[in-house]
Amino acid sequence: MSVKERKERERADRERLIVATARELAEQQGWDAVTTRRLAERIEYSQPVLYSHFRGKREIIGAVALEGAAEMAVALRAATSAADGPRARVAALARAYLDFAEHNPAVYDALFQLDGGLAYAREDTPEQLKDAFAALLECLAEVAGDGVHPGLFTEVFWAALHGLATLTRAGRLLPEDAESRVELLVDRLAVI
Amino acid sequence: MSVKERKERERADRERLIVATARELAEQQGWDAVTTRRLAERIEYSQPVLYSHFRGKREIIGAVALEGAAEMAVALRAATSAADGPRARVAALARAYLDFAEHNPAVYDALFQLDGGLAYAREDTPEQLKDAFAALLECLAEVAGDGVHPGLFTEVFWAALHGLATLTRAGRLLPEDAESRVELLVDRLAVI
DNA sequence: GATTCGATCCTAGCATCGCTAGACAATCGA
DNA sequence: TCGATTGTCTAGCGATGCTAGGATCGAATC
Repeated sequence: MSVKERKERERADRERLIVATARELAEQQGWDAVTTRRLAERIEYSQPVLYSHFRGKREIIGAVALEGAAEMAVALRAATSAADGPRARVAALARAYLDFAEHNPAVYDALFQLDGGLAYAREDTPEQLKDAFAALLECLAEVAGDGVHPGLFTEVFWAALHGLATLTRAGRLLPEDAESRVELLVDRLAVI
Repeated sequence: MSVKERKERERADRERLIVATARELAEQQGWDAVTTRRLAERIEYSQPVLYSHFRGKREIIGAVALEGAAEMAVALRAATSAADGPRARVAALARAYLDFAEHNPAVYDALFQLDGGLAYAREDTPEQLKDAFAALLECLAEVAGDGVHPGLFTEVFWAALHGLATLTRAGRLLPEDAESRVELLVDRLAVI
């Protein structure tokens, strides 16, 4: 039995290696550079091995997205728990979100820009994604304002952050005023 | 001389045909389906003809984006001019923006998601793009609030709309609550 | 210890992609 | 009428995601 277990363990290791390598390559040179050939070469296996773990490139992107969602949730909770008062918490949340997007562009793309074949806003949505949204919700619920559904408020706030993140990174917004935009957004949207 | 003029006219016609066909194909089957081969076949010319008009596929996307920006500006101004009062104008603007994104997804992608090789937020930004932003600015300046730079306010409002548009279309937000989100966004961000 | 057999992995290849070189034909000016 | 220029097409390059089929290796059996 232990032989089988060892093989399964090695297989799981290799799968983690694939995801980590794909992420690394994407962060270094962008997702366009993550080709199945290059990825296979980096993990020192042939191409078809990738397809014994994942259905295709899309599923690999999805795996990176799930990993990233878990990390984002951790980062958001760490930022909010370190701040005092609703206003400071929301501001910290917004900055943490935008920081994550800025410092992990490939992961952010896998999560929200590319097609990773994941289900969103549904019952069968992966736990990692639900939890990342929950991390936003926990903080934002207390500033949603009377009579406003916390989930709806979180969606709007999140959309605004997502817009800022993507437009900035795509060069549509200049990064200089990023902090001013966050201030304005928090001041207006959050009800203290 | 008239022969030369006729040829130039025909060439310009063909260029418009390329852009229109690319847009049509993208709206029908998505940008992935817009390959140089398929596009060439639809305009009934060979592939290399495309490259005598555009540097590559990227520039074709850019041309569709510029066309779309001009249309969006028209749509936004039409919506705002038909509304009475600041609150109604901003709400109409937001709805018009999201409607445009919903009904012209391929054009919206060309504008804000794909790489069309265009310069944004710079001096050499094409007029169409500047004008589309101006259409937003014209309406939003009157609700930016005291001491808030209208340009900055417009960027934040725009980012929120962009976030709603992309997240909804990518299935990250359910379309049912779209109207509620717009109401919330306008109520909070706009200072009446 | 030899042999069978199944799992595992790789070589080679398919269709398609964006893009381009070079051949060919049509048109123009002399 | 004849070279030159312009315009267009055929054919092909390197790269992509993905897969079929054969080779190889290790575990279990005799």
